Amino acid sequence: MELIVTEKDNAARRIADILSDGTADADRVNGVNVYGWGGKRVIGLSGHVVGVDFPPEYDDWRDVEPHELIDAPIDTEPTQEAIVAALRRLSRDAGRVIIATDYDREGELIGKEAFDIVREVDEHVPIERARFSSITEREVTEAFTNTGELDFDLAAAGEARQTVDLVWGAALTRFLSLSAGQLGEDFISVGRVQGPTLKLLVDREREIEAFDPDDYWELFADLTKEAGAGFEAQYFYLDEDGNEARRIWEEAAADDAHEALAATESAAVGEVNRRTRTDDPPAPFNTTQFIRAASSLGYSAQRAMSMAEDLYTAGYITYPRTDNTVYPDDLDPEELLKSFSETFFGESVAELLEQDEIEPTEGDEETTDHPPIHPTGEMPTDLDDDEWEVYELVVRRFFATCAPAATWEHLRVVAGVEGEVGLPSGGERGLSLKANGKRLLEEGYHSVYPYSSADETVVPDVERGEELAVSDVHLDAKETQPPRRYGQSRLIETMEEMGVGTKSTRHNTIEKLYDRNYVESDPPRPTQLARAVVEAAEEFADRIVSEEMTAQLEADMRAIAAGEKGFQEVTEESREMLDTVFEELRESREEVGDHLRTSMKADKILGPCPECGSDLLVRKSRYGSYFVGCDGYPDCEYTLPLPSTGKPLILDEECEEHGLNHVKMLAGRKTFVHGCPLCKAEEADAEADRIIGACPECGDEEGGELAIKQLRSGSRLVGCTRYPDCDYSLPLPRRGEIEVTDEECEEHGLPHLVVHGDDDEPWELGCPICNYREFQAREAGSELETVEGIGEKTAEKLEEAGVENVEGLKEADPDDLAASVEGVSAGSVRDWQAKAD
DNA sequence: GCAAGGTC
Repeated sequence: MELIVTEKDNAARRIADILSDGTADADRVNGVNVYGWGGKRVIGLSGHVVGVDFPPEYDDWRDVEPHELIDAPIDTEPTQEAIVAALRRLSRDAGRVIIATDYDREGELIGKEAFDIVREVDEHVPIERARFSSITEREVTEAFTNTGELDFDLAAAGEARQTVDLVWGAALTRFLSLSAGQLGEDFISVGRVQGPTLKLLVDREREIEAFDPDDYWELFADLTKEAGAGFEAQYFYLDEDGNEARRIWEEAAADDAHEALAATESAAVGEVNRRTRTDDPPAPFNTTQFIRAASSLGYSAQRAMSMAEDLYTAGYITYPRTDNTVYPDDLDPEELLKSFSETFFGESVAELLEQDEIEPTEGDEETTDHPPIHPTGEMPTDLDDDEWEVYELVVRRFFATCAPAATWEHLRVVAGVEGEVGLPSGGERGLSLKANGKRLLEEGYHSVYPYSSADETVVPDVERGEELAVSDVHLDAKETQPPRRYGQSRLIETMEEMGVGTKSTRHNTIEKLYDRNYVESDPPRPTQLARAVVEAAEEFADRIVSEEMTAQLEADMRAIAAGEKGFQEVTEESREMLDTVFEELRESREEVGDHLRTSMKADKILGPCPECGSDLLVRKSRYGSYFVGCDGYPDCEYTLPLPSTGKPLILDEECEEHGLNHVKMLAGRKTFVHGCPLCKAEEADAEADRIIGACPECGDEEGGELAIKQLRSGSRLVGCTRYPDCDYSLPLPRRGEIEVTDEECEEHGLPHLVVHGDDDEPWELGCPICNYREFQAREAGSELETVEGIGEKTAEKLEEAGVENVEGLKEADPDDLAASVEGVSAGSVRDWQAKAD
């Protein structure tokens, strides 16, 4: 038997399909898909099926000094047991094995992992390597008729990366976590990729904080032709270097220019400049550019990738993890375009096919593993709105790469005002105003790709010497802005530029920074903890937060792949370097730990405790819920409740009355601003214990009364004042203010309640007892409907016949029930009973 | 319970 091993199941299926001419059957070995036909079997791995780690005796963080990890042995163990077992079993019957993993470094390593597994089973079976850049008939057939050898040097380069990453990452992560006493799930991590990524964010935050804004002014006026067409123009001058400048840095100069312009009635056109510019269509999508485009539609990097993976698995788009921006030779763009002719995209396609020749754009990067992301031509039928939006983006991007360039006409108009005024540039005569317009001459790719801006700025045609009326002169006071925070997609682009992370991992790395409490909110903003980690690293282990480490590792890996260096040499050098790092680090353990701890606390501080003046902190209870507690605990037991939904985020905004920061509760779409927790608690107290009537349970004998109560957990209810002796209670909605009205329930004698939500219209809850009864009735009515085949009408009939719930249905005699309920047969009752189990 | 890299 001939065994083919691919990197993933999807590739296995497609390769089997091509090589067998569609005759391959799917089978399962040990729960893993295997495709077979005439003496051949294809199995897909799931990326790496083995992983590296330290032996179990190094598992306890407290028992092992972090630096001991530097020279600890490293084991390779299966991480995907089922797949490894299936591969072993298939290897026993294999007379020839072909490794057909992805054609890149990591693919070579994955292939080597499969090689080792096969070799354990059979020392002699020939193992070959097939290499192809895309899974198409031509490439795959060619690759399998001309197989080669596995490239062990290239695989060793990947192994070196694994070792270096594990040793540095694990040793330093353990050191930081131990120094700060963070051993639970809130450990403090660093690594070759997350380090520089975090530093990028921290550095930008430092710039923002250090930023000192400058005031400046900009001067505008409307210029109007005699015929009535007008446009806005801006004042400019020539600065010391002779460059055109629009910002005026001195107020006096700004006022002078403003006055002079305001006193003018007309300006003469001095210069009219027209230029035609071509605007080339974009390059094909790689992962990063796809994420960037999807993020402008409002999707996070993680969400965009997850949708792309679903579209890929469903067969609608090609593999979404790629650096490639050049379509492979065997992609026939015209053919692919035509496959959309009879679809929603028909009009766009017809337009594109009018071109004499279709020559797709190319990006700078050409790789051998996967093509750029493009639609497969298979039309989806089952997408939700978000998925469709992302799918359409991929389709239209492909269209855009096959579309002609757009052309713009740029128009520049300069108009002058005569006069003798003190000007910012120093006493020059006259004032100049300019306007830039642009007009789309040929729409080009914009007609099929609406995601890129094709906005025009209209400046009417004017001629040299023409007099224009000056009106609406206004001076805008502005100030220079600090640099902006990185958004997720910009961060991914920057990581790519630095060569940090890969197409498959960058978005996960960002997610990891959120998990580790290094960043909050979106765009990601670094916490104090993140700063402390970066500061500690900068002082003692600069490599781990510098892009240099990756650059060096890449160079070493290239050397290993080229046979110039060995795995041992590279990993030894790296271990020695880490050893030097630890020499200093070990002495500073306490100092580093203190700094980390203080910073972690700073991330949780809300403001002063009203009882003892220590810091109030956001804390997490043993049960996982959040609350506000005092740093002076156990001496001070002051606490405040927080809502039970979501994770608290401390905002910059501060409560004027209590000096506490406002809190926002992050809960996906249910995210809301809670505000000052002390104000909220006071409001709740004011609202609490509003007596609304006698307790129906104990009011007569014990005099218990019903009150609206606010619980510490944040929830509310109507409860008896004699609690816990009497635990009568009625539920209330979680959100909104509750108003007690004068209207009274005739049956229960309680006042009607009205709920005022944050943004919804107020709604009448009515008598809380009636409200709860209705709720119970609805719940009871719906239980029978949970059984497949029972609708609302049938449920009602069954209830009338005395079947109260599912339990009752199961106990009922089918024949009796059929006899007493019209339109119900004993057979269907038995069906329901079977389904109810 | 550490990293980063595959894949789901």
